[in-house]
Amino acid sequence: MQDSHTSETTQKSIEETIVSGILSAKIRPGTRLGENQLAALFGVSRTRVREAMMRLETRGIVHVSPRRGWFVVEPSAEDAIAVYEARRVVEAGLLRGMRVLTDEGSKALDAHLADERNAMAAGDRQRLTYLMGDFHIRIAELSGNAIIVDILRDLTARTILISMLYQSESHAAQSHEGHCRIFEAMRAGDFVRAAALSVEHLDEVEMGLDLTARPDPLSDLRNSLSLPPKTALSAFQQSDPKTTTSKEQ
Amino acid sequence: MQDSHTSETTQKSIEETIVSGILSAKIRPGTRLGENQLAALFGVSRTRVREAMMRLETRGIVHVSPRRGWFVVEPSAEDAIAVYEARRVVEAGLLRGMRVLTDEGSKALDAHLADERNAMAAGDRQRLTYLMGDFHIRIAELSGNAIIVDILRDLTARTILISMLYQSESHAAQSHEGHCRIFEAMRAGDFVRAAALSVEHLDEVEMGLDLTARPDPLSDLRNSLSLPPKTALSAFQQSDPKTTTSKEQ
DNA sequence: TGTGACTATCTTGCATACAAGACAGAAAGC
DNA sequence: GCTTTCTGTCTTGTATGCAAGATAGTCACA
Repeated sequence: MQDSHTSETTQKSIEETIVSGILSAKIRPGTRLGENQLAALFGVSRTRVREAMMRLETRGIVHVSPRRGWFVVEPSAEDAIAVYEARRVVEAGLLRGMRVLTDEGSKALDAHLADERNAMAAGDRQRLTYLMGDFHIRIAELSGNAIIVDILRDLTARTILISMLYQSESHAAQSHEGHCRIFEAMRAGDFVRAAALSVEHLDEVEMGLDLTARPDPLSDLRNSLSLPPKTALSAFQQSDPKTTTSKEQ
Repeated sequence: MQDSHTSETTQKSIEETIVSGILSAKIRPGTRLGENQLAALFGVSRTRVREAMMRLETRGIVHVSPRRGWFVVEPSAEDAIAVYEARRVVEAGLLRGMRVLTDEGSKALDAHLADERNAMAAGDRQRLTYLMGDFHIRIAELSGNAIIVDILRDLTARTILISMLYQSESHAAQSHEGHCRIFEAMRAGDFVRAAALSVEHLDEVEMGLDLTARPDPLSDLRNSLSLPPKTALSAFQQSDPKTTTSKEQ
């Protein structure tokens, strides 16, 4: 029962662990999140697990199938379009409203882009996935507005799930260049252009998806059949570089 | 006291009841939301109430003071600034990205503005508050993007809480005119101008606040002292047919 | 009179028990 | 052989019980 060798994990950590697992593409869409298994993993009772699941559900990251279980969302094609649209709205609105790029901000983005290059060179796909999403969160952080950061973080998590479902090949290099162009415009103080570039960038990524590829082939059926939950959970319990495929965006 | 003739209320309704109570200014910031009281009101156990509270917490509408209770948030001056900024970002981004205003959209907004005028004429302040916030949600609904609608609904709820804290007098007429101008620009197909007007409008409203007025004078103390929870709860227990209908589509 | 400590009560935090439903696999009937 | 039904197991849904902390009121005492 309570062989909780694991944690001491405090309150938020179930939620945060799952989100960051998604952000780094260690947890795939459709992954089953059993209450009992999570409870055992984190050394708490189901109550706390359920609380975390409910929070994640309101953040659009998890959904529940009644009496069947909790699953990481598998966004439909329509969902995917809506998520990208929401990101365009928020990110363009953010950049366009930006007035200055501070020195620290510039340094932070510069360092981030260097990280992207390093991860590309090293072929570290999980880290690359994480960084490609994180770039946009970093920009939000420049605004100092925690509300926008939260919104974009959740949208980014969904974006990554989408790319795992619909993106066949990685376009990391292309994305990186998009990021560089946005940064250039920001550094030049041309935030209107940065906003336009951001929209373009998101369009590019969205266009790189094959939204017809997967009309969601009876996912309910898949969920109940294919998943060995042990595997799914261990995927983010300890990171396994090989088995988890990563897509950028 | 425990006249739980109320409910049959299904799952979501605790959450929705509270949110719509805020949207129509029937629940004030700082209102205590006792788990036991809500459980009695809705005829369920504390478990379900807690779930609703957790969800509302992640939506930024409620917060918990450990072992003291749940309270409707009382946004600080900094929070207020952040909320308005987030709204400018989202709403401007939304309008600027909009391409067409459909006939139904035009009709819906037109009808809404008529509602605003009627409420002003009737002096129905609660309904007016609701409508003033709902205008922006209606615009989001035009986009057909549920994600953006949800984001703006929660931001609007917080906006209303902010106005209850920091806005001494109503500027309904001014707001209404702002809405009309935005609608005009939209109808003319000039969404860039609509976006600019929207930013202006939000600036105006924000400027109408007295953010120094209330440096949050020991809210913890206030919470525990002043509230007769009975009153606060009954404020949204009895539903007022006119003001609560307010459909979601 | 004023101040400090103590206790009674009320609150949430968390775990657990049990109910209800869904699913998988075996058994039975055709 | 194929289909149908039944049953055992596993899952979440919900309520409840108890612990821990916070608050308010009271009482003792200087």
